[in-house]
Amino acid sequence: MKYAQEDAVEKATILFWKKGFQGSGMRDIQQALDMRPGSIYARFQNKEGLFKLVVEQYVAHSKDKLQSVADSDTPLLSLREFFKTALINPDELRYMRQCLLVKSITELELIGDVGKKAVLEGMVLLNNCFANIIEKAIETKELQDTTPVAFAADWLQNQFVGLRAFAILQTDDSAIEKMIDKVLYDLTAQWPSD
Amino acid sequence: MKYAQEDAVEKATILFWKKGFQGSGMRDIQQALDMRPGSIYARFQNKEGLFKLVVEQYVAHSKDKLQSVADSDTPLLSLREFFKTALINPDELRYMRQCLLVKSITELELIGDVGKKAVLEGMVLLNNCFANIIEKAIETKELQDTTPVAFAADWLQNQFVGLRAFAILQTDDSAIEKMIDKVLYDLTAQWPSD
DNA sequence: ATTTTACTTGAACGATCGTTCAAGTGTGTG
DNA sequence: CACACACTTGAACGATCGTTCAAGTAAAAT
Repeated sequence: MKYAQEDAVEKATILFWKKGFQGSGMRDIQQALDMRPGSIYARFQNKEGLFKLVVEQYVAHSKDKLQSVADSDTPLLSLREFFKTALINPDELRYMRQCLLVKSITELELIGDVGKKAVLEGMVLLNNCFANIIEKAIETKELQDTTPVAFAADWLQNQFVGLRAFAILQTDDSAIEKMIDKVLYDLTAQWPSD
Repeated sequence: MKYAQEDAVEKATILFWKKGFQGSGMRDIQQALDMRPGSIYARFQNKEGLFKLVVEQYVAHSKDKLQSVADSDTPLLSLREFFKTALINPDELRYMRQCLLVKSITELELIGDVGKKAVLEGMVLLNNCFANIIEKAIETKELQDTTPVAFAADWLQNQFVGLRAFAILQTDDSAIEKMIDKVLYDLTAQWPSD
């Protein structure tokens, strides 16, 4: 039964990712999960409860991917690959270019407290993952040890947000690659002092 | 009568900015504009027609501000000020930190063709404004003349998107200022060659 | 003075929203 | 064999959605 639950959450993820929280109606959800309303409410409490699980699973998945970047021998090279696979994908998966968390932030006012909390905590958690990558890159000498870790983590997360918004509108994949190169260049460059 | 129309569009802008297209119900709109449904439909055709006007007015306003940055004697210094005023504002105007266009892009699938077109054309138009600023900054020698104008314009627009997402979640204004400094530093830095 | 025009009102439309619930199904436990 | 339990179904709930429309008002055009 647990497998069926994860599978259902995965299907819901695709829907929320494409249409957002508000844009995904219970009838869309019923169709996507092939479940009747009673079953959904018995399992997930309500729409927001399902959304919370979706966000948590999304964050956990993202965390794993960022962690394996940090665990690489050359984290910065892995980071470039991570960016590429996240931002350049076939047309039918284009919706994935947008970050589910960032998309949710734009409609945060319309989501209840439970969902809101999951989204914000997810952002913090992924921020930590970015910080881990930077720390590891300093260890491997890919980054100068003067790099301000916390600030660079915020910055990197930002860059990812900007890149995803760019990639959503972009038809030319090579432009995205160039943009990724610029990010990685600026990451190794100088940082403003306090 | 024209004044009343602009005033109404302005009030609708605040609503759409805060709640998004989908999140703003016709009853919210009726209340915000202090107009009855019949009047709204007589004037604006429908919800999407009003949204289109909102987007167009927003873009025109943004264009003016970016143009005056480009017209400055020191466009890069003006750009920094523009970023600051756009991203750092009192709490009751916090909703403005998000870009209305970017927010709309996240729900583009749910907006009709008319509104979608207005949003996408707005993005292109503002992109041109960013390009103008960069060209002007090259003229004033604030930027190297090797700076790739079109690419840097895309990049700058991206940075703005990322910054706005950052600023929305940020409580510490000085962190935002530091982030702006980093953007302006990277703008003057080296660009990846083709 | 009369018609036209632009705009206004507010009740009401059908559709869709998130949610509830009585009733049923199948599996595991005592 | 009976009972509990987790899960299922689908009709139906009241609320809200975007929109329509007949009727009214005020000012401009004829």
